[in-house]
Amino acid sequence: MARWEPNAVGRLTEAAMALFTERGYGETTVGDIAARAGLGERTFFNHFSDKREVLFAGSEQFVRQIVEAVRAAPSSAPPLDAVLAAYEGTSDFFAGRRAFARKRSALIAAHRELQERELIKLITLAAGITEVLKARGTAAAAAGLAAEAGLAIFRAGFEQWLKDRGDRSLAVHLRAARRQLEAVVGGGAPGSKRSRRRGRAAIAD
Amino acid sequence: MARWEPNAVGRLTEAAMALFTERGYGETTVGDIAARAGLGERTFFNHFSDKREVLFAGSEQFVRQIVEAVRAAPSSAPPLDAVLAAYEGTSDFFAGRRAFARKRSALIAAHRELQERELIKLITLAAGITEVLKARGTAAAAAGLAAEAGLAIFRAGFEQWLKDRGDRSLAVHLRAARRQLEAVVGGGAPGSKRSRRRGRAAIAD
DNA sequence: GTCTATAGGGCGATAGAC
DNA sequence: GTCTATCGCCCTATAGAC
Repeated sequence: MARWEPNAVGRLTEAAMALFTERGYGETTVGDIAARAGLGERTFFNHFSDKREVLFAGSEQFVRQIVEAVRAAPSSAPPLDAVLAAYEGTSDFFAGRRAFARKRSALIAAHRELQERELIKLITLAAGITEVLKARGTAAAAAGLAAEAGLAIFRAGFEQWLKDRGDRSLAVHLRAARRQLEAVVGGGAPGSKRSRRRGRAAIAD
Repeated sequence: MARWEPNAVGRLTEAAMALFTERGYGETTVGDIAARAGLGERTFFNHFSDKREVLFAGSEQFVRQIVEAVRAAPSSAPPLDAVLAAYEGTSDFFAGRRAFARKRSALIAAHRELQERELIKLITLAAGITEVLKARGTAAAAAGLAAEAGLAIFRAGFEQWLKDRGDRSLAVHLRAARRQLEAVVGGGAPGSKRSRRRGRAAIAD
């Protein structure tokens, strides 16, 4: 029998998800999490900078993947296309994880502290994307807006993907969300007659 | 001399801003803030649910104002127009507070914990706007995207307004940001030739 | 790993305002 | 008297320092 069971981070993460689900975030102490993972409280803080981070450490890989994908996009692609292609590239990754993603999202949605952490992770991602877009030659303001528009599309598309009772991919929902954003942003052009609904933007629920 | 000096909340807020600026957020304890305001530490928590909230409690009024303005918008207005008109309605309010807004923004930008709180306030605002838009008859997905697009525009426009060395109003910067978002979102339409830059979207720095 | 300061909640006492 | 702001002392958990 090994002195240390392997995969401390994984065990801590699993323990945290289970406990947060069972009794709630505020009712779970770091000590509880560590104990269920068979570790000491102090060890928890060796792996995670704070209690919230146990649910978000894994997302750093996601962030890197997205940023690199944007950097790798052909320089001819308009900024928003580059961003959305990067998000669509995660579709396969998420395909087999819908149940897990649902659980995690529900957990985050239920706890304000966790929402705060999620939001700052997403904004940090957007900031990273903005930098890459600027490096590709996009003007600063446009880069920032493309990154935030992409984020809005990702959030909307991801949410729809979570809700989807069928098995349409994340990519499909992202494209639908993009069309909806185009309709919303383009719909109120200067002096327009307000195109009520141009084409089928939505996927039926 | 009165037993209680008036305006405890105002004094606590002022003390907190001063101390956060002088020594930083992490180096300031709640006790420090309370002491500078001439109050006990426990009293601080009677007024603010946590340490961060001292910088954000005032923004609740802002949120209400925006949400009500969206609700009051003519039902004929497209959702994004309704949202942006609401934001533009705060232009006068901010006009005389640019110096304060700069200080506060710098403080928030410098401290991750404060950014987290700001982001969740903004997302809560977006959620409120989404609800009002839905009540006005906008489809759920479109309402959410209009609220988030509006938020992206507000963030970009507000940032430009802060940076502006002249005295152009927030409303002007919001309109510019909207044009930039239109260019970014509309620019990559299905099979388009990618209109590089249609018209003057940006304000010169 | 141990030790400690701070966040932040609960409760009750007090001292004003009315 | 009531109502409410303030404060004191209890506590635990977080998170950083050593």
